[in-house]
Amino acid sequence: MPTISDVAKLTGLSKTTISRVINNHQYVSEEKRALVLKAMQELGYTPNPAARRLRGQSTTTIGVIVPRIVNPFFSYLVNTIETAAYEKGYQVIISQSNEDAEKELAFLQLLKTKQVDGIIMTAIENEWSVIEPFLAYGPIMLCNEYITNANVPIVRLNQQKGAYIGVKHLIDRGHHKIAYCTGGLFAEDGKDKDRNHGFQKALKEADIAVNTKWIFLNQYSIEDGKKVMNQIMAMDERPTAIFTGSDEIAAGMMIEAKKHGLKIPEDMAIIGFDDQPIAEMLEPQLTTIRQPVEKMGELAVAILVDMLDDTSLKVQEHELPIELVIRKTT
Amino acid sequence: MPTISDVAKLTGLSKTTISRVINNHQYVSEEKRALVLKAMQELGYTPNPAARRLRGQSTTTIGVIVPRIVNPFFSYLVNTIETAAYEKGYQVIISQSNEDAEKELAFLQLLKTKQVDGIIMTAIENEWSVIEPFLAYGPIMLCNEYITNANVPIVRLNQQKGAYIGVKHLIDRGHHKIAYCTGGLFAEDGKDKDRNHGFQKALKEADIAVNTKWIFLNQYSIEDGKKVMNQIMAMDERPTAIFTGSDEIAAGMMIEAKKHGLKIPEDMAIIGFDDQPIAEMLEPQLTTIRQPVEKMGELAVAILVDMLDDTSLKVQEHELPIELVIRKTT
DNA sequence: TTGTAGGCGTTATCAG
DNA sequence: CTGATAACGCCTACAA
Repeated sequence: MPTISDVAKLTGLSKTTISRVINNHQYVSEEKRALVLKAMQELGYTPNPAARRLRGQSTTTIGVIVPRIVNPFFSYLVNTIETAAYEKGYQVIISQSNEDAEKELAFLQLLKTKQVDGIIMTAIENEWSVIEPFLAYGPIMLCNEYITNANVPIVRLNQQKGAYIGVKHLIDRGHHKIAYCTGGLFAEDGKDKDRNHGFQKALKEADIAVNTKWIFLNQYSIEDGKKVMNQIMAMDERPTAIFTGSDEIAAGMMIEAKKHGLKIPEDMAIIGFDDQPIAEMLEPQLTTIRQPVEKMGELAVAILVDMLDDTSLKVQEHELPIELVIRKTT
Repeated sequence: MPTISDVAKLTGLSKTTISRVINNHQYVSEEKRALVLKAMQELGYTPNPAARRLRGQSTTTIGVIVPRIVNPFFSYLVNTIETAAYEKGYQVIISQSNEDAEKELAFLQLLKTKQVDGIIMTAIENEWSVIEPFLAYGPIMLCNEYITNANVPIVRLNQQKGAYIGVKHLIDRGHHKIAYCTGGLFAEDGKDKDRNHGFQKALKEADIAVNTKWIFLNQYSIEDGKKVMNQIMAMDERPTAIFTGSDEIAAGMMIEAKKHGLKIPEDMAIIGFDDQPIAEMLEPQLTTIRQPVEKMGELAVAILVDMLDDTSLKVQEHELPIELVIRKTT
């Protein structure tokens, strides 16, 4: 690897001048600048980021933590983040937390050790009090995740509204017996609290009581969806509609419902969440809640980069619109 | 950030001793080791990776380049790579090439500048002669990608066999008019050459001539699949079966075929590639080629880490089995 | 078993 | 406009 010294030697100039050219400083004559550029080209010189970091420069790297990259919602989110970051000259380091608090913590070390300039968290596994101290080492922002009173930028979707419009739609279609799948524990302060509130609000407005038998906790995958549908089939009194936490769960339920000979939406209405590509591929096509993933990712990067450029920037919070996409399962 | 000097100061020892403790060197008395460990804990000390890199140490980071992370095949691959790497104490830096040679090149710089110890390429955009020089800076390996005479480890799937068994299956079902979608240009030495050969071999064995009107180039996405189906519908003479390059293309075709009132597989048999989760969700469920993505990712990481540990290791090449999953579209 | 000194590649400071 | 020098945090000969 050629170093700055090699370029200096080749051009007969000092390291300082080379550095000035690299960093586009003023006070370098055009003539020498050209000379340096040519020499760099010739040697195939690339600045050593490790040295720059050590010297206290920015790393032009941002870290992104996601729960599971195979979840299409997050792979699309990562996609936009990565692309937006690249356009701004940043690299992206990705880590999957796999819902593991320790792994999340290990990732935050990157900030402390200046491997990344800032971090975008799309999920949170640790208590906020554990994460907060890392703010001393660089900006952290929340994207798609949401903590009350955390003094960090947040870009998020209105999950409460998402659940509300979904459930309201089912009610408008005449359903009273509505099941509900959640990725959390249906607890008052859990990560699923916003959607829970939306769900409850819609029911309450229609004077429908919550039937706890029809609340399914900790549901995520296609497999989970299949299991839920089998549980429902075994019930004496079945719901006529179900609000799921994701298109994947909905897909699993639909596959299983067909095996049982159920007609959708006549025998069972189903509504997904995310509007992933599969929503259009299912038969019948899935009614679902669309989340503006692209916008969210782009906005997150824009905000983080702004904070990196100007550390005095005040904390912003954005809430992006969310909408119902009506197809054929409701 | 506390540094090694702070620890030295606090313990009253030298930096050298601290370093020895960090790196588990011999010749440190148990007593002092304990003292140092305690001090590190107290200060919340973490070694600065930038400094270590500069000093020429390993970065315990590996780079992975994928074409598009939103492609489930690659997000699953990245998932296993990331998980396997984490277990071995490595971080992963991910980049999407987006089929852009320049972006790929930018990523390879990470190796040159010692930001990553090694690189796993799951796709190649540049000529190999462009990539080869980077081998001087660290190991590069191919995973799912394949170059003849490149003296690097390769973990790959037998794409030729994959296409062969798929097309053969269609022929066995009585089809003679078989269309073919490829992600490449159907050229003799293109990236799609293996599958092309498999396709051609199967046809030849059955004495069927290739109809170039039914060869569709540069196909990738659901949208592409829709377009292809529309092109087929506009033809005077239509194929009765189609071998697609991915489950996504197959999905797009199926969606569109239904709009045209086509029955699958009676009017048109379709076979996918990858066995992604959607294959089971489609209606009817998709016959497809399964690729052992998990094994491939794990193996790639194992090999790369081995090479990192022992630079004299000889180059390995692995070919993983590939199989036909028969469902309802053929 | 422990410590001293020097250097990895870069950039900021200060001096011409 | 240009250059010499110190410093970032760490590791490793070499010395003790």
